Formats: sequence, C-alpha cells, structure tokens
Amino acid sequence: MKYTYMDSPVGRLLLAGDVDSLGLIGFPEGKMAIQPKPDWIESHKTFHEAIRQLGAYFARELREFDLPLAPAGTQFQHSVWSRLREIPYGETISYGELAKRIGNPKASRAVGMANGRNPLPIVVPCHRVIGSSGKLTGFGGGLSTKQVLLDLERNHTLTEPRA
Amino acid sequence: MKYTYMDSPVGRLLLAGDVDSLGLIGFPEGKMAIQPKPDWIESHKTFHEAIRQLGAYFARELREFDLPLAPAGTQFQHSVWSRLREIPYGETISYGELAKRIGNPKASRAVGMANGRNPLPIVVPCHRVIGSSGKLTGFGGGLSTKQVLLDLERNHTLTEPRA
DNA sequence: CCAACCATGTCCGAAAACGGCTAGCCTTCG
DNA sequence: CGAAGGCTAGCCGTTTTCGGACATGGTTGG
Repeated sequence: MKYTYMDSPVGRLLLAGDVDSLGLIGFPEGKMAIQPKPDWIESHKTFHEAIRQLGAYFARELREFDLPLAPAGTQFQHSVWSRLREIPYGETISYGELAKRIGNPKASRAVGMANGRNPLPIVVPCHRVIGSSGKLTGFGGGLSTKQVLLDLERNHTLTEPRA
Repeated sequence: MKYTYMDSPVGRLLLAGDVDSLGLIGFPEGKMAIQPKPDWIESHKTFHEAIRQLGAYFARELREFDLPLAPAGTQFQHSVWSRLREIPYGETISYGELAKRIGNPKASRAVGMANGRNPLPIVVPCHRVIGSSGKLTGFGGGLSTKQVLLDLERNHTLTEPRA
C-alpha cells in the first residue's frame, strides 16, 4: 500500500492505493481524520496522474475522472458507488432516488450509510447526493466541504454550460 | 502452626505460618471465611514483620513484599504463584497471558483454579489477574476487595509514577 | 482410573443498535 | 388556505454486542 499527500481548496488530501489503482482518498485533517497505517510507504509519483486530474477538477478544467479505482467494500456498497459515478457533473439527486436506481427503492437509509463509507470522495461523487428535502445531510470531510464541491460544479455549469 | 489477626482497609486478616515463614493469609469474615484450626496457637510477635509490611502496603508506602513465604501446593500451583509475584505493582494481565508465561498456553482455566487456591492473597498478587475481556472475575476475599486492591495500586501509580 | 468441578478463552450465530433517509401527519404562521 | 418545520414510524445494510456452546488442563472426590 502506497500513499502521498496533495493540497487542495478543501484542505490537504491523503491518496493511497495498491499498485496502480487508487483505493482511498481521505481528509487527514478535521473531525473524521484519516491517517496512513504505519506499514504504508510513501510514494508520490505513483499518484502523479490522480493528482493531475484532481488538480484539473478543482481548476474547473475537468468534469469526469478517468482513473483506475479499487475501492474495497461489500457488494451492496459497490453497487451504490457504481451508480454514484453515473450522476452527471453538477447535478444532485436524493438518497431515495439513488436507492431506486440500484433497484432497491426502500433502501434509502442503507444507501446513506454506503455513501458514508465511500473510500473515494470527490472522484466517486458522493457529494452529489442530498436529502429529499434538498438539505445537505452529511459528508465525511465535513458539510462545508460538500458545499464547496457543489458550488464549484454549479458555477462551472453556469459559466460554461456547453462544454 | 502459629497465627494472629490484623486489621486492614479490606477487613480483618488472619495470618498463619510455621516457624518464621508466612504460610496463609485469610479473610476470617465474609463468604469464604477461614478460621484457625483448634490446635493452632496464637502468637502475635511472630508476624511482627509481616504486619509491618502489610500496613505499609495499605498505606501506599511499599510496593514489593520481602518476606519468607511457605505456601503449600502442587508443583503446578507453585509455578503459577511464582509467576504471579513477577507481575509488577499496578499492572494487570489475563489468565491466558499468565498461562502463556508458565509455558502452558492453553491452561488458562487451570491457572484460574490455581489462582483461586492462592494461600497468600495480597502478598502474592493474585488480584492482578483479570479476564481477557478486562472484567474482574473472582477473588477469595470478594470481588469488592479485589477492586479495592487494584484501585489502591492504580492510584499509587498515578500519584507517584516515578518512585 | 474416571468423571465432575472451575477466578478462562475463542468462535459463531442471533439480536439489537446505528446511521449522510423519507413519506405522512400535525401544528404554526403568514 | 398554503407552505414550512417538527415529529413519528417504517425501511435496510452494517456493526456491535451478547449469550451459549465447545475446547482445555489441573485438581478433587469417588
């Protein structure tokens, strides 16, 4: 398991993964801080491409990530995360709607939980899911971060609606 | 066989032994009450030094006993009691861990039994052994007594950590 | 010699608690 | 009226907790 750090508008990010696929993006600061395990080894260049794309995303020059991902989770979680990636840039849906899309309409709450366990925030856009009432309800890196990401994408859409 | 009594924070104690070595410490009150046999003879001054050290222990002025001991038991029991005395003041280990230390990893339960037969509680610190889950499981003088002893030692450690 | 004690520890399955929810119902306030 | 906010009762996968069933080894009593 290799890891490195990168800076971003939403604070320092921890990237980690095996071989050539990304397995974890974490917020090392704040309440739900995630730290690298002692046996992980630092390797900046392994994540060169990931860092490039994340940088471009924050610079509003990239709307869809194209990276090898390897998140670890249960079958249910994988189905959720998989559908997550199909939510278009700048759009938001509710937990209930996402539950419908995975063919389990009543599992909105379980979807929320799976969302919370998303190991790859930002790249797997769990921030695009909000409460059915339109309220932001939770985010690993803090609600403010979630808001920043949504604003980022919303403004982008307004600024260059046809890209 | 000579004997005498002394008072302590955990109730009256019965001390008994041969010649000049301590062979038994008992709690004459409570559930598992131990009484002197009819043919024993009372002798206070025989246990002068033992009483002094026990008093110092309860006063938190002594952490390790230095007394001639003569507990009676099987070979296995002796090996257990011997290891017991190597547990540092203020520390606790599990029955399983103690079993490992005597080179018989799977004999945790037998260790518990040997522990229960310890003729010299307090001086041979059987109270420093607890369940692997961290729960206090048993003590001849009552669980509350075991708790008092552990608190005594724990507080001592906190108060004068470098003695 | 055998069987029955225990101041244990580990494992496994069942049950309950826990969330990044939500639709329905009621109250309140404009 | 109508809309917004509060409260409640279901709903679902995951995690944690709890309880009971073994395995285990020395001692004791027949």
